[in-house]
Amino acid sequence: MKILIVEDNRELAEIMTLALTKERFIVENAYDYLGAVRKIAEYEYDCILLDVMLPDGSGLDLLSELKASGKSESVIIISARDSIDDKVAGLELGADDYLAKPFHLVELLARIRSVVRRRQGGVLELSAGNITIRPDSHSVKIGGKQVEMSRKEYDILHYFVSRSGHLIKKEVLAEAVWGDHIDQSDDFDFLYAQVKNVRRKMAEAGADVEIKAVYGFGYKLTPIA
Amino acid sequence: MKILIVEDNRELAEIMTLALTKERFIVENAYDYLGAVRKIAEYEYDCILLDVMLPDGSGLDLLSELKASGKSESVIIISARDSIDDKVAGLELGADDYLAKPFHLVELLARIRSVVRRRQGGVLELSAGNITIRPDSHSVKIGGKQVEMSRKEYDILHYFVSRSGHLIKKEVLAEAVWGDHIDQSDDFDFLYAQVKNVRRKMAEAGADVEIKAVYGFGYKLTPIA
DNA sequence: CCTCTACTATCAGTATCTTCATATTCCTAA
DNA sequence: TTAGGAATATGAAGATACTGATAGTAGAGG
Repeated sequence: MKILIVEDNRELAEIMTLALTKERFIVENAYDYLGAVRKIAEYEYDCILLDVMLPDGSGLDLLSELKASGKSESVIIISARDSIDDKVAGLELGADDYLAKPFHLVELLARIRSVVRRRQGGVLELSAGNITIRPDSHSVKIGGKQVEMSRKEYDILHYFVSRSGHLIKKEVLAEAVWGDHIDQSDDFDFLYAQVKNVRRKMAEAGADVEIKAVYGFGYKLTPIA
Repeated sequence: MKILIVEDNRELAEIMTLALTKERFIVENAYDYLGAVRKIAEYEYDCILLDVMLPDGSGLDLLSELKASGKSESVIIISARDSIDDKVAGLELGADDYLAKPFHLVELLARIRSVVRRRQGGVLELSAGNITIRPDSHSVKIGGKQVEMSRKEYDILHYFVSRSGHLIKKEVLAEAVWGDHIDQSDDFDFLYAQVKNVRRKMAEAGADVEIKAVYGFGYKLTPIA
């Protein structure tokens, strides 16, 4: 779950980052309008926390730009004052929720979870190439045919498909699938073994995408050459 | 019921540990400031017995750190001298009770029981995701709908929800739910069977959190991907 | 005391996961 | 271009976890 925090107050941004990281979200930061635009163009996020007042522009402008460009990211507007205007404007522009400063971290977490859940609920299935995943039933279809996957295999494939085409670091994948209890031993045998199984099943079922290794970083799901 | 004893006097710590263990509490020990910080960061306790004088720092500092970080553990301050200063400082920092050395074990037990009772009484309901538990009526709601749970199922779910997101070792869960019944046979079939039932009921009721297995350790309650 | 019922424990069979040893691939420096 | 080391891949084996069926147990009610 990847989240972009657009907030110029560094201290607050750091606190939020810490809290969200602890909850196992993947967090990135932007500190101004321009930085946010760059980040959004380059990566894909599940949720964007957007401060209204930025040093070089308004978060609301960024929001309307975002929505105009057809991006599907969920957005939670954060405003310094409990301004009805900001709230109304934000929600009209397509924001998913609104939060007034100061707020409790617990409240923030709850909003994010709610937004993300709503968003996922809307999506019946994920796909990449001829692979289709239904998160609700934990089922996988490749080329129209049902493929049985173990728990870990499913988690891994789900992660890849939901980030199809993006570079995925080993550490991040491990964290997402196994959780934060993995120690810092640089031994990823457990990951290799599972990735191998996923690849085998994908190949057997005739998938038209593959998990490519990126030496020194991790993996990437790409169409077969 | 898990208790952390922070006490550098090994002999005293051992006596307390014995007494509390006999009373069926789960007891862990830390012998200095640093060790306590580590323990507290890693695990969650229902009650912490905190000596003021530690070889590498003051228990009062540890207390304020604890409270500042929003931890919910109950704390009973233990001081070598019957110092009014320590008592006042401790209680002001948010300690739940104060006990001067030397003390009777009976007294210690009474204080712990009182603190724990107060603590449980204060919380009307626990929740994680769309699961809500009322400890007073032993009732469980998932997504707003009442779900019937047997005693063991309830105990397990309660334990998970009260420690949502934390890694829960099989041994600890077993100890918490079954008490002294578990022998040292490394057979956890009885636990698996119950966890299976809880999972089934959670899935049937449409919970948005799940009990994930952590190979070689135990479980973890996490939001569904 | 008996019966019924819901709960709990146990067992055996199966699936899954990690680990280890070993192989292969990839990158870099010379 | 090639040697050598690092990173990744593989197969097999043992450990761990899950499942469904079955049997035992306690409690309620007659």
